[in-house]
Amino acid sequence: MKILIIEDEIPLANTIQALLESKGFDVEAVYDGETGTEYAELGIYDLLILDVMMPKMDGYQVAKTVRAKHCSTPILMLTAKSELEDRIEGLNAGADYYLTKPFDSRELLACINALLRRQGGAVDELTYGNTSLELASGILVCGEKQIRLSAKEFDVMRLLLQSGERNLSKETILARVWGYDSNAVENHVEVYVGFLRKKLASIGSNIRIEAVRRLGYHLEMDK
Amino acid sequence: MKILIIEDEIPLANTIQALLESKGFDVEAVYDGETGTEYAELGIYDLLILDVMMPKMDGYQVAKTVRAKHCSTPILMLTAKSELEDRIEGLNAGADYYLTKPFDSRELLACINALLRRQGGAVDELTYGNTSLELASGILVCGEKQIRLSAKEFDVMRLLLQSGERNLSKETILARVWGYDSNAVENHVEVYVGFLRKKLASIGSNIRIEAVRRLGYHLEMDK
DNA sequence: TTTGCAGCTGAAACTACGCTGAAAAAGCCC
DNA sequence: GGGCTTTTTCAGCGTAGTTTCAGCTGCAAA
Repeated sequence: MKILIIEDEIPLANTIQALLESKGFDVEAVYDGETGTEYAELGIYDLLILDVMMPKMDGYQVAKTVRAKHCSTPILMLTAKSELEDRIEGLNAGADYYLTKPFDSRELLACINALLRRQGGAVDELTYGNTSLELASGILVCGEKQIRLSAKEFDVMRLLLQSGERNLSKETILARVWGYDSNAVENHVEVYVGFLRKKLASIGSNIRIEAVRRLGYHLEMDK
Repeated sequence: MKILIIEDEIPLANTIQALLESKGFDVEAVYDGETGTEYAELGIYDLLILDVMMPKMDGYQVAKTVRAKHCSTPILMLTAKSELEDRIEGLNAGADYYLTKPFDSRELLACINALLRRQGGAVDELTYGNTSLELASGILVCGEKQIRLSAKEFDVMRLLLQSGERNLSKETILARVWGYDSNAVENHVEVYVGFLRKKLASIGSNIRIEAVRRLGYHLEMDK
């Protein structure tokens, strides 16, 4: 689970980063709105934590810009302003939750879990058709049969299960599994889709990974 | 958009119901947790608005029960309790947002929009007559029937839908689909219009692609 | 009625995308 | 290091998608 923190108060950013890393999240932090926007638009994060009060580009602008680019990563807004108008502005700008500083670390974690749960992040398995992926063990289960996935197979399968029938481009899969700066090529995705199809068939799953030319992959179930 | 309100204070429930109906939502209200659970488990709602303090079965229990049944409808929790511990308990029980009474109607609407935005999938599509083109998947839908378009078919169809009854010259279509400097010829457009007419007919669309001599193509609908 | 032109169509040729199997390279653990 | 799994690389195949083309249709002007 990759989380991006956009927060200009560096000590606070560090505290949050440490807290989340201790819970096993993969965290990056940037310290101004413009850099934050760039990073967020890569579309590789599962959650953005966004401060409202920042110099140059504030949190509302970041949220609006990111949403305007059709990036739907959940946004948790963080702020010292507790005024009603601010909360409304934040939510309308595209935030999914609004938390007022100072906040309790347990509340932050509860929010994050609530947001990630929607993404399929805080649950322990993802299910589609007659098949589930156990997130803790990386095992794919269909009825009595099960099979273990390798790390990359797991990442690709998780993305596909999270998107369901919505198309995922090879580019997106590459960015989120191999990293946007890796030198992996689209054939990697094809090869892994091949691996997954074999494993799905071997346990009798009714999940089909469908390719749509030029648009990428999505799931469908047989019958 | 169907919303279920579970709230034992009937006047408040009525107020919320009226507010949401005035915004065009389809709203039902029930007045205790048990009935609420039953209704919610039908899985037909796009959002639950859930009071915490209710006799017999409180909001936490409702949320937990509903989530235990693998029902993933977003839950907005509403309560007079503003204590930290309560917020955490609510989120951990499966709520997606926690709003403290008394709340402002604009804030309630902003929350609801934030929750539904995530849910909605915001399928953008172009529609004409009884037929829509889903832009994300490149699928042409008419009632129950649907058919996938290839990349070029999609580009041409999108242009036609955007122009509707206005004429599009073949040159314009060539320039916008094949590119200004490509060596494609007008027959390409004719061939693709042919493909599209076949596909439109195969799903029973009432869209006709009309040719106007020397002027190009536009859409009309049968009736 | 004829002629010419714009648009239509089916078939064939060509192209590129996605799929695959095999093998090399990189990790990993004993 | 040696034996295993995982990941990467690559060349070749099949097919959906695209282009080409020749011949057909039907309208409209002469």
